[in-house]
Order: sequence, then structure tokens, then C-alpha cells
Amino acid sequence: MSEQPARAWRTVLEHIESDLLDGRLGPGDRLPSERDLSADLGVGRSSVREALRVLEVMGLIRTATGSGPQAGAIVIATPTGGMSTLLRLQVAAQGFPLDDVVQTRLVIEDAVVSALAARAERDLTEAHRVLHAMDADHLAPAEFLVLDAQLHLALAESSGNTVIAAMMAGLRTAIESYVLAGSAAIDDWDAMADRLRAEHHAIIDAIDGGDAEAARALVHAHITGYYQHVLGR
Amino acid sequence: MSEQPARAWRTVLEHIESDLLDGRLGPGDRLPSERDLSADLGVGRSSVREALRVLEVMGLIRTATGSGPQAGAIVIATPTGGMSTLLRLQVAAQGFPLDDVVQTRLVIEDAVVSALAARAERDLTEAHRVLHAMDADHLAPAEFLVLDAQLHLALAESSGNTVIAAMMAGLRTAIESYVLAGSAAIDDWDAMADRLRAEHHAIIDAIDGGDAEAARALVHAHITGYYQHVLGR
DNA sequence: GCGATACTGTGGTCAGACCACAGAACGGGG
DNA sequence: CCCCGTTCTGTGGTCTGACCACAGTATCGC
Repeated sequence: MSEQPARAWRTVLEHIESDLLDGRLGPGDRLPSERDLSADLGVGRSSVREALRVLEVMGLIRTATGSGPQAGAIVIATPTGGMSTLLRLQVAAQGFPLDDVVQTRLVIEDAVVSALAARAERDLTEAHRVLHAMDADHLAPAEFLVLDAQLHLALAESSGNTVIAAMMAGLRTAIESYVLAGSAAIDDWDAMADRLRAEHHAIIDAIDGGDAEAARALVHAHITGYYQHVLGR
Repeated sequence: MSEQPARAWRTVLEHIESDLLDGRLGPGDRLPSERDLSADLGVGRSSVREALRVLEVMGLIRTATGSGPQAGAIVIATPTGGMSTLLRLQVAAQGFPLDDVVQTRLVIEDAVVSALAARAERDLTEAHRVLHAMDADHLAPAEFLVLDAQLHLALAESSGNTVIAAMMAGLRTAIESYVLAGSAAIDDWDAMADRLRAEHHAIIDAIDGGDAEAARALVHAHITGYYQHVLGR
């Protein structure tokens, strides 16, 4: 059976995963204490902690010190954080070329806006709110880019698909530092900001108007154009 | 500044990430030994290990016991494993609804096949190889589904986008157990297998023929139809 | 009845020990 | 001189025990 040496922390991870799959654990539930898990599974507490650390970084649990119902490790299942960390680290380690990340963002963003435009009902209040906030004058690049990220993320979230939203957030995070660095090299930032504002408005207008193909083309050009400028391709 | 207590393992993680970003570490490089990292950063070895465990599960490093150049923690940056683990765990913890995963797979797969079809040059030898292997008769559902996964993954990989390929692999892994469980409920498996084979051939033919829109529609129907049947929606 | 105190259980961290492992260094026999 | 077996060294993997800070709970004294 090519039996693996079965590293201790992996048995802990698998045990918790099976508890999750079989419904013995779910969002809001509390895991046994590290010491209990250690005793129950016959492994050292340090091995339990390594497994819990993985789950924490992946966004599956949250840990808190102290006592009471809020202390300990609690299942939360917030996917965004884990996805962001994973993509950011992979880009840093050159496992993901920057171009591939941008291309993937194009694919997802195209799908998001065209799906939104084609939908009968949609709630774009958050997107409109951010859109308005970006109209403020004299925003520094860093401030503007934060709002830009919020806008695109708001669109992804209003698609209602949590996986898409998490991936959008992760992809955006992965290239954040590069975008920020690239923005410093832009000569006339105010002109660039104006152009981005106009493109944003056009995209949202197309979505509101229900024109899926126009929205897709606009967002595609928006992202492509911006990264060509910033990443200098 | 709302200074965090700065958990020790996070210090290690950030230190390694900055080494990655600044190019002091890259694929193939070897990390300092756990004991050295512990001493250099002024944290306990267990904290170092928790950080390394995270990096290992995320697919950034590989660890090996023993001595010599191949031992220790080595940067590898293989994104597929981490993405699969993340998505699988999030689905298990109900952070990602199954429907959202399938929808996301639709988005990505649509983009993959239409991009492949629209491309002037493409290498589909691997896809054709798997396609031929699936023509064997009397394949058990489990065997067939393994090949099915390989086929779709081969298409994603031939797109040349590592992020897309990793996400495809991850999405497929996340729903693997559900697909397998659902296949057991299919009455006439041979008929289903024949239908899937025919659809696969049609998709590949459309790609080879350069008909992007047809390929997109075919793969969309292929996946939608199958999951409707298996997941019973 | 109420407020201050002590207790309990939690995660967070560290130090030290031992093991298995694989390469490197060393040594002896040919 | 070369080759092969032995020993050494450094690595990750694991466990144990200890201590801390923390937060809720129980207890005690008034």
C-alpha cells in the first residue's frame, strides 16, 4: 500500500477534515482543546498546533485565548483570507507569473460583469457607493487604488458567488504591491485617475443598462489598458 | 498604530515572504535550518515549524529529512497542491457552497476552451492521449472520473496559464468526493459514460476546428448537464 | 446582595530531549 | 592508489514539560 510514515500533524488535519465532512463540525462550532486533541489522537500538542496553524491561515478557524465560549479554536470558514495569502505567497515565490494572475483576473472579471449585466435583478448599491467615493478630487494613488480594489471586489461580491469573490480578492491582493509600485512611475497621475474614473462609470452604466457584451468589453479594456501602463508591457 | 502582539510564527512567515519578494529566496533555494531560523529571529523552534508547515501545505516549500543539498526546506512553488487543499477544506467547512464551486468551474472552463480554440497554435497531445484512454470499455466510474479529471486539467494546462490550471485542479479536487458519491447513484453508468465520451470528443473537435463559440457552448453544456444529473439539481 | 479575589481552562511560546534519516568524512583493507 | 564499510554530523519530525497571558467563572468576605 506504499504506506506513508504518516506525519503526525497530517493525521490531525485529516481528522478535523473528516469531522467537517461528516457534519460533526460546522461553522460556529468549537474544536476540542489542543490538549484534548493531542490526547485523543495520540500525538504531541505541537503537532496539533501545526495542523491548527494551517487551518487558521487558510481561514477555516479562528483562535482566541482566555476562557469561555468564545475562547479556543472556532470554525469560521472565511475564504478570502486564505485565498489572498495563498496567491500572494505563490506570486512572491514565482510559482505564479504576474501575467498569469492578470490574465486570470481578466477571465473572472469578464464573467462577473457580463453575468451581472445579464441578470434581471442585482444589488449594486455598494459598487455605486464606492464609485461615488472615487469621484473625490486629489486622491493619492494609494487611496485611489484602495477604492479601486473595493469597487472591483464589490462587483464580484454582488455576483453572489463566494468562490468568485474570494478569488477576485486573492488575485487583487497578489498583485497589490506591484500595482502600487507601478503607480509611482505614472507621470500624470490625475489624468490617469480621470481616465480610470470614466472607465468605471462606463462599466457600471453598461451593467445597469443590461448590456452584457458592452460591460464585458469595457472591463476587459479597462484592466488590460491599466496593466499595460503600470507593468510596462 | 494598534500594534498587534505579533505572534511569533507570523514573524517567521513575514520574514520568509520578504526574502521571497526581495529575491533573496527563489525556487530551488534552500531555507536556513529550523534551528538557525529560530536563533536568527529570536523565536522558538516550534514557532518556526508552524510557519514552515503553512508554507509546506501551501505548496511553497518541500521538506526532507537527512543531510546534503536535498535535505531541509527547499522552495518549490508548486501551486496546485495548496489550491486544492484550500478549496477542499473550504467546501468541507461550508465556506464555499458546492454550487458556487461548480459555477466557478464553468466560468474558468468556458474561458479555457474558447481561448484554446481561438489560439493559432496549441498543443493538445496530452488531451488527445487522455481522450483516447477514456475510450476503453468497461471502465469503472472511479477510473473514468480520474481520466475525466485528467482531461479537463490537461486542457487547462495547455492554456499555458498556471493560475488557471491550479484553480481548475483545485476546483475539481474540492468537488471530487461529491462527484464520486453521485456517480454511484447513476442507474445506467455505461450510457452516461458514452454520453460523456461523445461530449468530450465534440469539445475537442470544436477546439481543433478553431470554433471558440462552439467549444464554449459545448463545454458549458457538458458540465452543466453532468452536475445537474449527479448533484440532482 | 455585591464587589473583590482566587481558580480554572484556554491558546501562545519556549527549551530541551530523542529519533530516523541521508549525506559527508574517515579509515582500513585490497 | 582505489574502494568500501564505518562513523560522524546536521537535518527535519516528534514528544514532553514548563511557563505565560488571558478571560470567564466560582468563591469568598463584607
